[in-house]
Amino acid sequence: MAEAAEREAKASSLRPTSVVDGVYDGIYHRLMSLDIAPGARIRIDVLARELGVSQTPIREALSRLEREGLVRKEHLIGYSAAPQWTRKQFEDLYAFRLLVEPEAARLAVINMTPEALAELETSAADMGHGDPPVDRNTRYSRFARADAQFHDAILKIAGNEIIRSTLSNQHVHLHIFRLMFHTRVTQEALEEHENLLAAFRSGEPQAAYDAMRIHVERSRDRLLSAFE
Amino acid sequence: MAEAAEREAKASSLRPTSVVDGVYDGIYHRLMSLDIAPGARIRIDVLARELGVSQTPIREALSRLEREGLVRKEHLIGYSAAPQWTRKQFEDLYAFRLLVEPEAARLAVINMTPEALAELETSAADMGHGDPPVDRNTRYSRFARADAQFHDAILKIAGNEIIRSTLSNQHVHLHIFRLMFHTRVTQEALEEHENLLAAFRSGEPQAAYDAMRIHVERSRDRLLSAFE
DNA sequence: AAATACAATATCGTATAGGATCCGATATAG
DNA sequence: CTATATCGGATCCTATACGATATTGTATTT
Repeated sequence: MAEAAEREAKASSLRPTSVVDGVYDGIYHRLMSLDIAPGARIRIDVLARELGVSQTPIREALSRLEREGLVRKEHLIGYSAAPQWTRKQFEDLYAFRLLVEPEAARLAVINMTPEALAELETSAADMGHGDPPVDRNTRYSRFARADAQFHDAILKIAGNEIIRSTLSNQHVHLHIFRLMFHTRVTQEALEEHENLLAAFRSGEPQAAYDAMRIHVERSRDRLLSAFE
Repeated sequence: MAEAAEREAKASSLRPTSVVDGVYDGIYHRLMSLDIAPGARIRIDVLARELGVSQTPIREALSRLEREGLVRKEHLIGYSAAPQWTRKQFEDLYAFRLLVEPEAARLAVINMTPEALAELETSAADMGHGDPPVDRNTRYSRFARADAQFHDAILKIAGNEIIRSTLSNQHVHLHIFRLMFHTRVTQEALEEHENLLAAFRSGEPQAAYDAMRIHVERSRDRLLSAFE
């Protein structure tokens, strides 16, 4: 039984990690992988049985996800996965990104250190390692995750934690992934990331600003086809 | 007493509002009014007794508040109110506001309608009605709430819901209120709001942009004294 | 006298049970 | 044949109980 194994692990390794975190990650992964489709209902007891835990941590994890906009809750009806992005939501988010991310890139150049640049290079390099023969789902998923990590690394260097957490809470990469799922993944982003890195190496704030603006704009235009 | 009225309403009108929402508002109000001081521990069972409900809704409300950054949670230790803003957090947030809010004001002018402008005028007028002889706490609280509503109205007109929810989640007015509590409240903001309205009436996007930039900058400079 | 070890208490985290509400199916009336 | 009302099942929401862990106070030892 799952509970036995769970209890066994907890007793042996005595790690102080909470069950809620694990549940959160599990649901997040199911949303990301479209195992839970956009708009689909999420039944608490079903999840509790499948994950082998009680309903309380499920409820708490869903509450966090609701606050992040990934699931919706209707009182006395239940939870459901957030619907697919509308075109307006998409455009609003990209307008927001264009407002914030180029400036963050500019700040990142100003605060750049050799170590930070090196870390950024490795982060970008991780996206190149395709490991192609995996299935399509995990391949896209890995791409989205690496892209998110790259952008987050830039924001971390920029130093403004408010901006960083704000963008992190938007879960851009998850929504993009849900849009991209039935489309073909493009490798153009890799090239644009390379342009970004070049700007960071040059140490010119305005160059980074422009490179990021172009990158976000092109990302927007690429994904816009999903709404036709 | 508020709790009695709460229970009365629940028993008589049997409205389908959830207990969690009421608990959330209650805790929020206690944080706002400094009844729960920054950094103070928040004991679940104490709250459950005081609010007359079980621990489960308390837990869920605290989970939402944690996601909004208003309370912190340490595993196997408990919840506590978020500490007072550090100077860095303050500066980061105002840098973010300066990045976003002037642009939002510009957008608001572009999308402005006569009805929206009228609504904005009344919202601004609400801040003038001092009703002075109330105690200091509720007076500041009302000021902060009206200010938040005014800014939110502008963002609503601007039309970008991502930006709106993002700023709303920062709970700027609550944190400002916690800073202002031991300071004197200034009426300069009213004058700046009037300048903003003038810009909105003029219909010139750039004027609104500049007015909002000046307003946010001055707000920052006024509050900066709290860190000395 | 100070520091460490141990024990007791308090609090958190999780699980389970019961009450209330909503959704869907069936039967009946028009 | 359609529409409405009623009944049953399922699900959510709340409450309570139990086990695990951290904190605190006391006693003992150096």
